[in-house]
Amino acid sequence: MNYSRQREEVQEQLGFHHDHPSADVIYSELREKDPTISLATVYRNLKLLAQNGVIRRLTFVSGADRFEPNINPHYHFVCDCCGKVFDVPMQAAETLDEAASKYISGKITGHDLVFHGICDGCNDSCEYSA
Amino acid sequence: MNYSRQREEVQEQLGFHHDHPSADVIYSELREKDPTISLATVYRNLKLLAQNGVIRRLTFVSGADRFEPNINPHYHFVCDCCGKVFDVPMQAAETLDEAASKYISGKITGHDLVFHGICDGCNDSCEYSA
DNA sequence: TTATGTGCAAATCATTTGCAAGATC
DNA sequence: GATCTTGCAAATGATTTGCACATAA
Repeated sequence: MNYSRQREEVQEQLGFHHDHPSADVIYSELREKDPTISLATVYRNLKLLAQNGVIRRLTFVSGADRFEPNINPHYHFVCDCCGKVFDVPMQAAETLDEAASKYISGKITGHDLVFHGICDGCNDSCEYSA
Repeated sequence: MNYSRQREEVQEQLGFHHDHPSADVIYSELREKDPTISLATVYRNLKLLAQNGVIRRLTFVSGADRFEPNINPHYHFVCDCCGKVFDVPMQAAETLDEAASKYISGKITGHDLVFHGICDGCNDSCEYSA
């Protein structure tokens, strides 16, 4: 990863945020300082920075949204290699909501817990993906 | 919500799955049984069923992916009304990965924990959204 | 017979990619 | 100078919407 002014700007601009902005927000803000930066560059650099572990992309799985018929509260395991999603039939940790409520000034209605890792099918034959 | 054959088909088809399919997968499968069903109908019904709590849509927040500069493991609170994302500075529950490993035949590298609810800004003035 | 749902095509978002020109090493 | 990065525009992918017709209540 060579140096680039634009990449530095993207990283710096994201650093100003505590509110988890989208690529488009970063782009609009940067346009004011650097009127020639392009949206593609912002996307490219956010992706690159996330792949290098410098920033974090928040998403459930990449690509299309997934659906499930089971509406009972339960947890999930996502394979970071193939993207498969598995149910985790462990008992819900009821105490988590209460523990979190001390840090949140709002009403908590529940939580989602998603484990990440590499599934058996993918084994070790898998580089780290976004 | 009136009855519709297509909606019933969508719900039934999703019910066959244990693997959290995307809208497009459901559509392709249904096309074989019902060659005239449209993708828009599948999307409309998945959305409607999820809004009515009959099925579940798995997503972090709807719309564009979000990014954050803080790569230290930490949890999040998502307001289901306005979509805002807040950091939750509570201590990570290390024991969760171990507890989950009993149910997963794969390698767990970590987890994401996302609390849902209504933030102070939105208060109660907010209907349930997708 | 009114409200609701469907199929199709077009529209809208989110994100990526090809390519020629510019920056970095 | 070889390689990496950019900007632009076009391409792709995911999802929604307008509209005329069909179906349910």
